[in-house]
Amino acid sequence: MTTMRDVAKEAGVGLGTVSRVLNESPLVSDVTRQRVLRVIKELNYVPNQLARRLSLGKTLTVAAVLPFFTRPAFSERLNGVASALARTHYDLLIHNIDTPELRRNFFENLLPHEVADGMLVLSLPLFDEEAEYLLRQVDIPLVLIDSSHPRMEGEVHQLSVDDVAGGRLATQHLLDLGHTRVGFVGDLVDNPFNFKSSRERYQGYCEALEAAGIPQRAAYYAAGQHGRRQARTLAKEMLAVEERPTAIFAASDTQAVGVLEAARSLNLRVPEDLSVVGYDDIELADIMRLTTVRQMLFEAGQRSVEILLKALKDPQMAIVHEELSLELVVRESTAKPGG
Amino acid sequence: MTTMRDVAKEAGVGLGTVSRVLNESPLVSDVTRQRVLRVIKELNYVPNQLARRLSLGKTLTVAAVLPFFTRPAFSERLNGVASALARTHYDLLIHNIDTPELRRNFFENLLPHEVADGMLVLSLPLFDEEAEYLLRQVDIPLVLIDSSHPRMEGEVHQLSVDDVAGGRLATQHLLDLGHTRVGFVGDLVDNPFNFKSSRERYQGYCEALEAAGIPQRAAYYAAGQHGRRQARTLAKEMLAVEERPTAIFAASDTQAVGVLEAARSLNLRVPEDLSVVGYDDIELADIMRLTTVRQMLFEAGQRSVEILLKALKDPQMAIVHEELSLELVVRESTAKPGG
DNA sequence: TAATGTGATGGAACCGGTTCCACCAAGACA
DNA sequence: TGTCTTGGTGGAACCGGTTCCATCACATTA
Repeated sequence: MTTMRDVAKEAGVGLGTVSRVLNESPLVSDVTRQRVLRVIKELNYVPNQLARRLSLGKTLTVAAVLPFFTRPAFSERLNGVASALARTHYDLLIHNIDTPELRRNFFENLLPHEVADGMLVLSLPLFDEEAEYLLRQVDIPLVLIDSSHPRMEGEVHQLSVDDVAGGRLATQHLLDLGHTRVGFVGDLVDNPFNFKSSRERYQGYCEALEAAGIPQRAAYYAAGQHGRRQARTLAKEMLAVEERPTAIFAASDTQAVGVLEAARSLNLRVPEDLSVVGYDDIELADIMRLTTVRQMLFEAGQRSVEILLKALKDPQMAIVHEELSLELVVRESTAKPGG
Repeated sequence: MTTMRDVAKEAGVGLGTVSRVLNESPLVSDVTRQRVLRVIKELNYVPNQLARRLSLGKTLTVAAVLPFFTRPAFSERLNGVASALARTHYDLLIHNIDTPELRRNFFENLLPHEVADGMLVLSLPLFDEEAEYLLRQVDIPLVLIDSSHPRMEGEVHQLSVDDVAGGRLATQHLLDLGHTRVGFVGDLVDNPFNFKSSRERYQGYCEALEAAGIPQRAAYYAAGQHGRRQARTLAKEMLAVEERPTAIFAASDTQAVGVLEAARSLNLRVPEDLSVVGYDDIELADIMRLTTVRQMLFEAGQRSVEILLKALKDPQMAIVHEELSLELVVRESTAKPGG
């Protein structure tokens, strides 16, 4: 492997001069520059990135931390990130967190500045210690996407989602159609990943019911591990009660599909016998003709990179906190009670 | 930032000793080790990865190159890769290639050894120049997954898929059920990404028909850009012909779902009026109760990492070439003609 | 007692870039 | 002619680890 010193010797110049040529410094005479460039070509010299990084103290890499990156809602955000980054000279390093151990390990052992110049935290609602860790230990620009925590308010860049509003939006749609017996299927409130979007969407659901003067019923609430099958089981039970709900709001499209399957297995027609609303608007929602709440997943990923790049250029940059927009997408899984 | 030298000074030992403690060399007395460890904790010292990498001449990173990593079939493989890698101390660097420009750029400008210790190429059938490039320029261990090329035979590690056999498997299933009018919906033969799985699955389809003595019909073949909507359009046309097929084999589950949608829009019942077979067995296939050919996507990702890690440990290792297994999964989208 | 072996240790040299300071020659100016 | 600039240049020092060799204390063996 040829190094800068080889080039310097061969060209009969000093180390600094070669470096200056490579970094396009104006402080090199044209003759010298040409000679150095010729030798570089002759020797097939390519600078060693590792050394460059050590010396500069930069990694030229952006790290993305996120759980379960194969879940469509998460991977779509990641896709936006990758797409925006592809246009730059930054590499993308991925930390997929899908067990509590990996998560702990990540927050205890990683010193991000050695591995990345900037970091994106996606869909990972933070525990208190994690928020503290990020604030205290992480000295590189940071953007949180859908991973808020009270402590981070005004401290780091954020793109946040108002899940309460989303829950209200979905539920209100069902109420507007005339439903009064509305069920909810979501994630466990206590889960090892601290996911709270389901909880907040549920809160929006409660607020909408309350505003409409409709009392909640315990039998209309079901929570389990995230997943289609689990949602199907829960929905089956819920639809077996005496006075079954005529509509169900599921905390994600994946779970909504579970609800659709439950309905099918009970010979309930959708939307005539049961209306179903999901959340996220992943491709599956379109396939299943599911009414849902659309999040701008891909765009959020892109936007987060924009912010990060700006922060990398200008470390003094003012903290950005943007709210991502939501939109109700009405398809064929919802209708008036009875069709 | 505290460095190794700080630790050495504070603990009253030499540089080498600190390094030995960190690397768990047995050549340190217990007393010294304890003292060094205590100082490390006191000073909150964490080794600088960049320096470590430069000094070792390693990047401690594995690069994965793949197209469209949000497509379920691709992301599931990637998931296997990430999961296997999470148990090691290697980082995962992702190069998502979703335009021909990015692809060209990748193969022209990247010098992999500076950015990764090993490289995985997933689902990226190589062009001739690319194969040459990989052979000539890439000096780190390499594993190709579903990305074969004649030139690479016996030269680099490979996990390959026999798409011809898969196509035969799917088609034979339909023939066994008694279908004689079997259509095919797949990708364009000429596509900028050189994807050829669709082409090969089609070849398997042809072979199965031929073996059964059934002539092919031009009206039963349709190809378009990959995607659900495109497949739906193609299938609608195919199902509108005089003597429409009673079964369709689609080159992927995504396309098969497009076929299902086409059937629905034409009021054809599945499987009574039309049998449909997909390919890949992504989650969607289960949701849609689709008969399909299962590839071990996640396992392939994991396996490729295993091979790569072994190759990293032992550069002399013999070239591995494994064939991934296939399996027909029969669900509810196929039946005898007429049900 | 002397020779030999062994485990533990310190630290210089190295990885391959960047940065910064010292220096020089040549032109400007008094 | 002497002094001051200044563009161009060389190379030491540095980034923070790892590696390897020299050294030393102490135990073992002849």
